[in-house]
Amino acid sequence: MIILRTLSFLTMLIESINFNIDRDRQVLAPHSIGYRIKILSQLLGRNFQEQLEPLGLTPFHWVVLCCLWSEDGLATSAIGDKLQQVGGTLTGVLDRMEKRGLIRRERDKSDRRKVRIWLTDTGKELETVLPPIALDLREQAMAGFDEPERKQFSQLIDRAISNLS
Amino acid sequence: MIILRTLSFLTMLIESINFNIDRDRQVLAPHSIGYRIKILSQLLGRNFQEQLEPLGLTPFHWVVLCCLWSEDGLATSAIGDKLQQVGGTLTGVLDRMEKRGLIRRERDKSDRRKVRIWLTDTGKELETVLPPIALDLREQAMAGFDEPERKQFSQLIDRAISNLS
DNA sequence: TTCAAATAGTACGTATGCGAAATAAAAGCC
DNA sequence: GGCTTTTATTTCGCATACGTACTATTTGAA
Repeated sequence: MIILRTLSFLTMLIESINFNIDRDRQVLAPHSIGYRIKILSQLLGRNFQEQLEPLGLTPFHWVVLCCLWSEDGLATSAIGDKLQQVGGTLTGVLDRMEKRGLIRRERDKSDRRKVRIWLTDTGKELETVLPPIALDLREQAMAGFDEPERKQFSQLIDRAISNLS
Repeated sequence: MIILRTLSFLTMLIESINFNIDRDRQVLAPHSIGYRIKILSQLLGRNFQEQLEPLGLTPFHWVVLCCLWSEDGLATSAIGDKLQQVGGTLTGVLDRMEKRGLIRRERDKSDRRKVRIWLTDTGKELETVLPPIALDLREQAMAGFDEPERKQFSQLIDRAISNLS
């Protein structure tokens, strides 16, 4: 009887240890889901940066250009809304994009608080160059994903974003 | 006959436009999968930062502490490997963690190139405080996800990471 | 109409993040 | 043993990212 009780106790102990190891792996970095999402985001960023560097561009330049290709002359705040980025971040990026000759700043005539951002010819021409690079990167990241998996991945990401917004 | 041909042409035109719109939404930020992953990562970071700020900590402090809780006295490079972060990034973080009194640096006796990182008592004590905060955040992000969805989300993230590593 | 509140943008300080160069120590090779 | 190569870490310059504070402008309410 004592032996049985000891065995039972040991079994419980081992189960408890395994349970804690599993729980820790799920919550604690670097195995937590949150940290792995961050790593995925970082890997995409590093890879994209590498491709854009020869062109003198950064991933942030790309996303601002995307906004302007779909609608030129957006205000700084409108770009911030689309990209879900705070204004302070954008100012520096727009500074560098202006210096790089991608965009042009212009005060709105009717509301002089606003600064409208316009593409230069250089900025417009990149629309034929950059999308294929982005497409390649997406294909690399999603290699081996079939269509239902891609759709589900996309939907799960959107649901998580929505949970946190 | 001419009318039929015209209708057919118009239908093709509309389909072609819709196709391009769909393709652009998939590739171009801010609707691209890559940018949405980045946004999810940023939202998690902002939210976590907000919770940690009253404690004088940052999300990066958290992930370094996680490594040290599971194995104290790791070398800087070992932490970098676990977290997939480059050395240059870690130096600054460890500087601030040392100043904050969370860790202690010590040259390895047998290999004086290595710097071993040891938890202080303050760093050890946080193991009872921080994991519940991280758990809450994960639950918030995955609210409404059933168990199969969580598992699939986790696996899809790992496959994408693996594709890019 | 005048002044308080709201809005748009910039400036600043701090904390990641990266790549490249510099430094120091250990390992390997002859 | 001396010399090159490799490894571990730091330093530096640049580019995000965030919150706060500040300026300029516009709107709205008394």
